[in-house]
Amino acid sequence: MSLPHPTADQISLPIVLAVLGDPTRLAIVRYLARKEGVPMNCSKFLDLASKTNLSYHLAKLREAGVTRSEAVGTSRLITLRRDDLDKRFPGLLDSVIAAADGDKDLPAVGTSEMELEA
Amino acid sequence: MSLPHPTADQISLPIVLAVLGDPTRLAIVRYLARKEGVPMNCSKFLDLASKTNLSYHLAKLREAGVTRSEAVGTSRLITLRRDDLDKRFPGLLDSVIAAADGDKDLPAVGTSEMELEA
DNA sequence: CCAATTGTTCAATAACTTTTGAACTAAGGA
DNA sequence: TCCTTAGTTCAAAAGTTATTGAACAATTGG
Repeated sequence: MSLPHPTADQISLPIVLAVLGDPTRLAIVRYLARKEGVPMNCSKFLDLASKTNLSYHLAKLREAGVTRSEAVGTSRLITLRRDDLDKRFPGLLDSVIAAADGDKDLPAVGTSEMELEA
Repeated sequence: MSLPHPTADQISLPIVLAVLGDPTRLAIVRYLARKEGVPMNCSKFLDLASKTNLSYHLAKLREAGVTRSEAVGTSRLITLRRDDLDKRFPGLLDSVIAAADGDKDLPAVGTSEMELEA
């Protein structure tokens, strides 16, 4: 790790909901869920927002306890904190992601790319 | 009815999440879920916020499609749109409410009153 | 009709959130 | 060492949301 993360029991429901209530951040979370196990670096999300703005949104996700970011060299490896979220708020993440997948108007990462296999 | 409500398919996930990501509104929704079937009027929520502020939050909930408000006399009968929410976002409302019920730091309506039976 | 009750609207303000660009740091490769 | 890559930080600007009080409207009971 390296950057400040809340512990599992510090994760707050209203903060998580508010953080997921932003289309850019929801797109990031959906992508992380779709590629679960494959740690991402920020460049994956550059089609959603500018580099600076991504830094802001990724910090929000991290501070809310939704993602974990660890510094590796000059990159950040970003993962979903699914274990902690599922323990704390059972079923929430799955229902949010399922709902987002059903909404074709939401922004999404890499919908045009040929990356059906990670 | 009387006030503007979105139709079920106009309900937007990020807007619902953002609206539920406010502790006052989350408390309202929890109370409506707990008293499901019993239409509420605004006065029930006066321990959460001022009358004016409640009017604001209840309008947000209504505009997001989370609640339905109908004018009856000088009151508003407020109900949860559980049917529409469950159809649109299966499991979401239940997991949010369950998560909120598990968090003792969240504001809540009528926790001190003897109203175990409606 | 009058007064009380219920809730809304409006304008102001306060408080946040999002977005931006420029400057920066830190690591890794040539 | 110098350059590039990856991402952060900062301050400013823009936009949005929350909170307040005063004034308003509509319904109901006396």
